[in-house]
Amino acid sequence: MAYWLVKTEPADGGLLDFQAAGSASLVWDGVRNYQARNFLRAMDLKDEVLLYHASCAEIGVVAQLKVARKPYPDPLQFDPESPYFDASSNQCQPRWTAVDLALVRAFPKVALLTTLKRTPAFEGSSLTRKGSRLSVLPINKDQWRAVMTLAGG
DNA sequence: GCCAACGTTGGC
DNA sequence: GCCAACGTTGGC
Repeated sequence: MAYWLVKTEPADGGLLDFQAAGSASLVWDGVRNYQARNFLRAMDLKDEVLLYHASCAEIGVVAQLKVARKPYPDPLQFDPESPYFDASSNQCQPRWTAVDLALVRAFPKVALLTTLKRTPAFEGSSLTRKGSRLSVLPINKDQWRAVMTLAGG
């Protein structure tokens, strides 16, 4: 079993979107970075996922998610109308990957980035490193526990 | 709005 | 294959 963290802006696949979906899952698509894609491809149904809000007033981890569907080809790469369309991808060997994620629970508190930066478990993590643009990343058990504590979960 | 970080692109 | 230019991410 592995732990992951996925980043988003609150208005685009944020906590409100998951709460609106209820027990239904949301498609986590549009990832167009090879390192992040490789992490997506490594996701499994048993894995645990943290939801992170970026570029907003309260930057940090807001909820726990689960993997509702194993990695599959991101449909948007084949959609010419989509900004995520990739003309150089093809059906036989799709370049980009999506998963479906569903809300497990919103945390009582936001585990703020400012706090995580002072948390030893996150020292050297690409989450807290300045300028990191990685939007899907693995989390170790210590980091998971630290988030649980800070989030009041 | 600014700007640092950094991935990607394209000329050579 | 190098590297400058460019675009995007994301904290502040």
